[in-house]
Amino acid sequence: MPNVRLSDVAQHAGVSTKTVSNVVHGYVHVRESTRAKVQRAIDELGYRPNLRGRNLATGRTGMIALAFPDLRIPYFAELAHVLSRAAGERGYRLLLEESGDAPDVERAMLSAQEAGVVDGVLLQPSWLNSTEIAQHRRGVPVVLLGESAAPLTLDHVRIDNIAAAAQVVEHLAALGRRRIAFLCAEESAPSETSRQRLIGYQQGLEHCGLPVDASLIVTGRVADAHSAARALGAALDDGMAPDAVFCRDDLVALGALRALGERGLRVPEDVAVTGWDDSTLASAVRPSLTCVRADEAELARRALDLLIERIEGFDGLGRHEFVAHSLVVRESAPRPAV
Amino acid sequence: MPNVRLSDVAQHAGVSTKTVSNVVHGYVHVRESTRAKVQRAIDELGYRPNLRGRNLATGRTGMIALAFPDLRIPYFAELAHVLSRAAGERGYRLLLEESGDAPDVERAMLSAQEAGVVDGVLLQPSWLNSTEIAQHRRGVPVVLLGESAAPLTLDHVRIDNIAAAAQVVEHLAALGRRRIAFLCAEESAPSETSRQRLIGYQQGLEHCGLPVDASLIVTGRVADAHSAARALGAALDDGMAPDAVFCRDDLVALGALRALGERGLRVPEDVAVTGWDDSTLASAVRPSLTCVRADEAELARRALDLLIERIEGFDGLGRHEFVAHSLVVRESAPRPAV
DNA sequence: CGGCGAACTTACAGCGCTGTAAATTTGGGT
DNA sequence: ACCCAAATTTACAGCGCTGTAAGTTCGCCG
Repeated sequence: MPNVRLSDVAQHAGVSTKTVSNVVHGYVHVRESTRAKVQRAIDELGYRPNLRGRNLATGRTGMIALAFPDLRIPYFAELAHVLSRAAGERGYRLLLEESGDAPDVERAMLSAQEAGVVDGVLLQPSWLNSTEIAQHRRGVPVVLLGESAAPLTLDHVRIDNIAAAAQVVEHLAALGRRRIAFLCAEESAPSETSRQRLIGYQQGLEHCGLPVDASLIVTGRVADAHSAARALGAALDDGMAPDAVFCRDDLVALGALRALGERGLRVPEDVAVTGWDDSTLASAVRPSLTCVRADEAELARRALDLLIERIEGFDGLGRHEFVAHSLVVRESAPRPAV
Repeated sequence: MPNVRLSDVAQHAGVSTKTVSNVVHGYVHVRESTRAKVQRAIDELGYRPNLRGRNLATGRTGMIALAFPDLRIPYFAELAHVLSRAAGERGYRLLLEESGDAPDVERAMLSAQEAGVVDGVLLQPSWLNSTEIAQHRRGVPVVLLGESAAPLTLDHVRIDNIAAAAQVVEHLAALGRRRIAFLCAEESAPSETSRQRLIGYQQGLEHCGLPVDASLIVTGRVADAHSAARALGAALDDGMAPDAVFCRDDLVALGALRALGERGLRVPEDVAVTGWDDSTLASAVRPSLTCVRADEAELARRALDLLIERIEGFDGLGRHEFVAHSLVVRESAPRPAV
């Protein structure tokens, strides 16, 4: 069945294609009788607008790309979920793009590559640094997410990692913990995420009058429970004796639980543990994880609003916004007894 | 920077637009000198093909939609990840669509709605039944994934749930377990997934000569660790005393671990537990989960191959394929001592 | 040296829709 | 009846690219 086109409807209804287009779009200046006639033709023929044609004519696709490291990391899956819904409410669809192990993907998102496919890009950079991002500027509208330092020229939405990390440390200190380990900082070239959480970690310690002890910083690969477990395990076997472990994210915290459990250390009695992200597993594992939670709904809202403003022509300097976060207290680092 | 068009390149190089198009596509019959000349023009002008135009002209978008229930369920995130890579290798991009709580999304995917946006649809139905799916047939090319019974007319790729479930039971029986509980079957209108795993569960029991005891079937909401924990907890408190729990998926298994742990039951000493999907958490959690693992890479490969054949014109009856699966043995239900 | 098929190139007509600007109709006055 | 602005409707020119069919050019045989 040859697809029904606008012109078919026009012919069937005895009007011009433009009038049909006007009806489809609910344009005001169409006589009621005409509208009805056209509508009937549309229904009879089962017409559906072809988005490709529309896109070509308008220069818009109604799609927004979301580029992030890896769908398999629970936080990103949840972020994608929330953004996808929010985008839908605004009449856009989300095209997911995993940058995975290739910086090229991020570069491609920023270049004009994507022009013609998406109207804008939400980018959570994991490879590119601020300078590189700033340079690739001449492409589609972009809003940055996450912790990496953003160039002044681009919009950026994130939570205050430093404050949140400090808050975590203060919570642990309030529990009476004095030897708070940090798991894991990348060995070399720590990501901006780790860097900021480390800064907050240190601020928190100082604020609570606790000593900053470099031997409590465990290095290792990130976002992988197994390597985190190995890293912490090695440190423990090496004699490190923390009474709390600040984990850079939930997956790492999962690894920490394992490493601690295997050595007979109880959580939270012997060692408190905190995660970060509040992914599904944070509340499901045992003990459930105390962790930092970003207000993802608001993050999605702000990021999309900024991006859509750009898509619609705004061309000012970058806006840099913080979004609320909270500390979700659970079993792995409970509320201090009063 | 007014976007560079094919015609600009053509003019710059002093050839026709079609020749430029031919060069871009690596068409064979282009003289080497011409090709070089055009290539130089492309580079100098920084030309990038506009996909919209191309799509309109060819009637292809190079996009495939993947519709599934929820990105936040680890299995689907991983499936999306694998399919996304596989699609990329075949020159397609994946557009994710969560059907979430609305059957309408699934219906929309099958209708012509999507025509013009994607070339084909991979659908993991969770709401529509076979009949309904069969009726909506006249849309984009479709390949079905997952357990729901598929109409004869559509392609379908899945693992053999019944065999896999039986295998799980046999493994548990080999461990000497005799009272194997099933967690969770939906209260009313069990999903096809639960139904098949239940059938396999029963087959496995019968095959091992174990009695089928309906009181060992725990009902509850699915794919949610908390409700699974509650459901199993209630059953345990009610006097059910299983020595193994067959969980319909990893998240449910996580809930089972919690419910058992809270009641002082050790896994696997007192009660063995199995999951299903082998999501990241299966190996990260403690004890790590023995579970069924689909060969996702092959699943992705087959599903895409079938879909692309359809996109390229194949119009035969539905092909129904099984993909390999395996039992990953871990701590929660270890290999039997020999 | 004419003739020929193969190797290259190109003109042109859309793909399906929308923006612009111009044409037509309508509804009130006068 | 006649004129004018407002309300409707339409013709037309693309958006950027590709398929088709129709040239051109080239190398080589007889």
